[in-house]
Amino acid sequence: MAWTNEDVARQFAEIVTLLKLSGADQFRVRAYERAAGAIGAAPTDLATLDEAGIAALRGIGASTARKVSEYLTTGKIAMLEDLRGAVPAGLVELIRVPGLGPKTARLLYDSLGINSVEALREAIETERLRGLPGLGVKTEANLRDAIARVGAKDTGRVPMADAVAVAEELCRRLRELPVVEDVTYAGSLRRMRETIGDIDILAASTAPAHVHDALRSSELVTDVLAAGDKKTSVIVRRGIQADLRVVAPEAYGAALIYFTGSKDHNVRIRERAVRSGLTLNEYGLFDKETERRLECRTEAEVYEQLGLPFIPPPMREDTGEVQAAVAGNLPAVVHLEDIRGDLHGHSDWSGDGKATLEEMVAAAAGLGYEYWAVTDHAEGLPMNGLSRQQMLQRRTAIEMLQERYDIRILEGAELNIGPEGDVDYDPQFLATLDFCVASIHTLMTRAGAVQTRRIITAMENPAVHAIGHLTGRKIGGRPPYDVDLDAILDAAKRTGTALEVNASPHRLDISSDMVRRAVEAGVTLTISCDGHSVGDLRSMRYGVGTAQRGWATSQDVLNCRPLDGLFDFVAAKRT
DNA sequence: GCCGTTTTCGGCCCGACTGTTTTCAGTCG
Repeated sequence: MAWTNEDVARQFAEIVTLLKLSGADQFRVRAYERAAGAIGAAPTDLATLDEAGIAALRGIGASTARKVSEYLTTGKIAMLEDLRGAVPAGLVELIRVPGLGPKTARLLYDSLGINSVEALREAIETERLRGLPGLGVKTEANLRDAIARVGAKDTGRVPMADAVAVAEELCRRLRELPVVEDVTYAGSLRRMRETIGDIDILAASTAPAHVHDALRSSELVTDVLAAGDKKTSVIVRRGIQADLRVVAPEAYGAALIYFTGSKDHNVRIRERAVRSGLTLNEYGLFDKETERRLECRTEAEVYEQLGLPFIPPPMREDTGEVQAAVAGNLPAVVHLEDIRGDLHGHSDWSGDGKATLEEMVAAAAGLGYEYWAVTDHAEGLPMNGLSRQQMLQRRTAIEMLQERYDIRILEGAELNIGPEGDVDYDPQFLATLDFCVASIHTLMTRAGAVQTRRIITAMENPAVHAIGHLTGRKIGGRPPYDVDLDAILDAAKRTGTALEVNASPHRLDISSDMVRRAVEAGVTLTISCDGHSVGDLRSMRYGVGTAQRGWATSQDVLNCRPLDGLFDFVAAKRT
């Protein structure tokens, strides 16, 4: 299970923290940092590899492989145990304070014995920090504020869904400035990570001071953290941090790459630039010898100068995309334009739908889709579900609507996966439906093994074409059930059942990591909005982004196929 | 500690901002 890799990665992340606090060589720290990242992103369970296999992973050498092996066999890493003994425990807590790094933490501990945030607060109150080298009145005040922010618990990551609205509002306001030629959000939001640490906004302008002023004086801003000529950092509503960079229009492409990240992806392509005698920064691509700027105004042109194809932002995580691009193997991932329909949506026929069937159909048609499946809740769901009788009434409604719309309305249902993996209605009635999603809506706290068994049983039902929101998670809310993904993927393949990538930004279920494993296993995916309102249908881009992060191509996605291809898939399931 | 179509040793991405400093260290992304 990937759980192994996450567990091992956590051990190495702790080594990184403790090494920093020990004042270790920065390149050695960086090597461990990379190793931790490589372990976390490894596509195969480390427990199934031998030491040589582990060392073959990029960023992991003999020394790290030995430690991984040591951990997997003994449950401990001697080096980590030694580090824990050597580094005072409180220092780890101290460097969680923003602006307080390992050097300062060490200084505080060595000179004043400060070993916790509480001890630091006391030292500030009693003015004991004064007189320490490099720590003045301002630092003292900044630390006091930073501690208050840690206490306010606003330092965590926020769900993408919450950040997008704020980011779009900030962009909209900046776009209104006449001096702004271009503006967009970048960072992890553009890469469509499921949670966001801060909002990064990039603007192109020949009058940067004006743009920075506009942000700093916006009424959305509650606090200004940094105010320079080139960069502004502020706190906006909900305690989210936003960073603004303003560059000249001709630097926009290079700056967009820089500001989109990820950091590791940037390091990777900058290394590649260096090897070609170039240097890449946020102002452009330069010849190292002549310091001449190469002409490239767009991201694609920068990649081209580096001998690489354009790499879609969601793929930029340094999980092998640069190597694949170099080798010419970068998968042509699915794009929003490839989506021909949506296979999971609700109308007000089921209790929780917020729009009429016609409103939903009209909206789907407006998006240019060839088909849209109305998958209202089935009878087993108390309050919301449709009885068989209501389903028949809805069938008549669909037939009448179909006469007035070109988009093909697929008659479907979101079936409930029962305690034993059973689903609603009877087989004869189910056989009359075009497309069915099956999902867990009850008994959500059952153990992973139970959920896995329920889901696999549901997959074996010929009427079930896709499994909806597989792990039941709500980002920032409900945790996922701990399903056995390998067993699920095997069953999906065996039974010809698709796995849904639920595009709701609150769900993104399955996750991009799971998408990547599903793609490697050759399992068919759907990307669906699970829309309960007209507005929900615009969430498709988040599902596509998640699929891109998992390297899925349009070949992997059922709703990229034309209608007859979709019916072929359904027919194959019935036999 | 990792890695190599210039290297198996000697490098390792690049820059902004802040605060405490007469030229830079620490932190962050």
